[in-house]
Amino acid sequence: MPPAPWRIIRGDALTVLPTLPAASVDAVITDPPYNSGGRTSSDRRNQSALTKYVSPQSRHAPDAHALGDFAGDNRDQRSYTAWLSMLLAESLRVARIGASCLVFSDWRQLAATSDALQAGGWTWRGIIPWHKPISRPIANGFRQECEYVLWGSNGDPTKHPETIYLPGWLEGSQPRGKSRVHITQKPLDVMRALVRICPPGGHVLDPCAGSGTTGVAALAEGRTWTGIEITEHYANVARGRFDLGA
Amino acid sequence: MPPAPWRIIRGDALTVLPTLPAASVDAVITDPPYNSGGRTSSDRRNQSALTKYVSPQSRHAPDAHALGDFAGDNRDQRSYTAWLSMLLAESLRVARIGASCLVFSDWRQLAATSDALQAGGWTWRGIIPWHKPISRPIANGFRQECEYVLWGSNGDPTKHPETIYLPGWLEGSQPRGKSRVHITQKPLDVMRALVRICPPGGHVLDPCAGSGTTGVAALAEGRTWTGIEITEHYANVARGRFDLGA
DNA sequence: CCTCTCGATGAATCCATCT
DNA sequence: AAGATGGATTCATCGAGAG
Repeated sequence: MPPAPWRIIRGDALTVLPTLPAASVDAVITDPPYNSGGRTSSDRRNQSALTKYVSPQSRHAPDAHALGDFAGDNRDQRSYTAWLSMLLAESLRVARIGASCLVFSDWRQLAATSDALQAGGWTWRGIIPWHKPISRPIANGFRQECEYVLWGSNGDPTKHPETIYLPGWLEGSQPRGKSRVHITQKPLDVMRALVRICPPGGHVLDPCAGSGTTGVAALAEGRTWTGIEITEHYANVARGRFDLGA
Repeated sequence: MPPAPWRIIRGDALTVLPTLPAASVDAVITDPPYNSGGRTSSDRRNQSALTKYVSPQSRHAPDAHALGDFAGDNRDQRSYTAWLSMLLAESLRVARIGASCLVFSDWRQLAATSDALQAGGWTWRGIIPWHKPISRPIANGFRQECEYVLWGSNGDPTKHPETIYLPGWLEGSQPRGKSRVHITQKPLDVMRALVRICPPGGHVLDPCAGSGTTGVAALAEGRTWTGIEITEHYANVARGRFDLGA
């Protein structure tokens, strides 16, 4: 029997990563909690992600969606850089030479995330903006309608058996309705474009798996996947998405 | 006779800015030399901007455009941060309370530019990606097809008399053919969207004016403009664009 | 089946009020 | 007085339901 194409490990990434074998994955693709949002530094540290990122009318609506909260979104910026640097350094150990690393960030944490990527030992190779057409306007200012994917590599990136050319920007709206299972869920099309940086048949690691969209995308594109997720709730949600698909 | 709606001062920004009166402009919008490009730090420091940013076939074509070189593109990253911090700090002095500052950057210098913006005393407010549809694909990787505009403000941004809502994502190709007068010239539509952050009738300052597209956009949108340009060549090019329009 | 209208929403930000 | 809190604001997009 071949090894399962996907696997979810429930636990803290900084604890689980050291247990994985060195040089065993072909790409690291993850969406860490941004530790941003909120109005004051106190909000960022003390409020839950649900309160920070979901609008009051959604939370209080009669048919409010029952989305779980997520963990690890209460660090100040210095701790965020330190935590993410450690996570990415551990991920580098697990990555093969030539592997790519993709990390999501919002505009506030972009500089800190690029510091962490390089502090973790990855070579910085670029930024892929993700444009979200649904976003609030800002009075007398520029709408904040993008998030950013930072691209790094472990040495020179691996050449694919058949050369591919990937887009330099992505567009997509967050899933709505019953397909929405996470507060900050990424669109499947966006993740499918990103996992293609991993050579076909390769193995993708996501240390902050959430509801597992990276894994769904990886399998859809013919890659295999390991996810690490800290909350029991989302680890179960992710398992459910694969079991349904299988 | 009313004061001229535009003015170009030939000189080094760090020398000229201290001669301008404090709190006299409503927006600072500029595209500094990125000091980026090239694969090695040696390439970045020793090649000319023309060699780094214009492809060999364009430079050597029979009808090669007679683009001037530009100055100040040979700093290493640490010096770039220091230089830009000083330039932006001097610009802050010249800016009124509530003024906005917009600075172009490529992906390599984005973190350094956000550091310089904040070191210069501006409050960081966001990033507006500019998508350039014409760009080179990358084998086995993500195309780099965006540049970035960093947005800062001097305290809380001024409220416009009539509230405006500006886009968080810009699209436009660099001018080609005879309308192209500068190596890194920005599209007029992109600059017109950006100058609207300055309240109508207000005054825009560009300390690295180049061929003066910011000024052309400012006048088109009903703002006035002061540009500072270090090279005699581009100061003259810019003057020519206004004289033609007048 | 396709088009149209209606309504809900967003990793947000602003502002007056309160502690 | 600085920091925390609750409620209001905005529009492009998209899903649902009607015609």
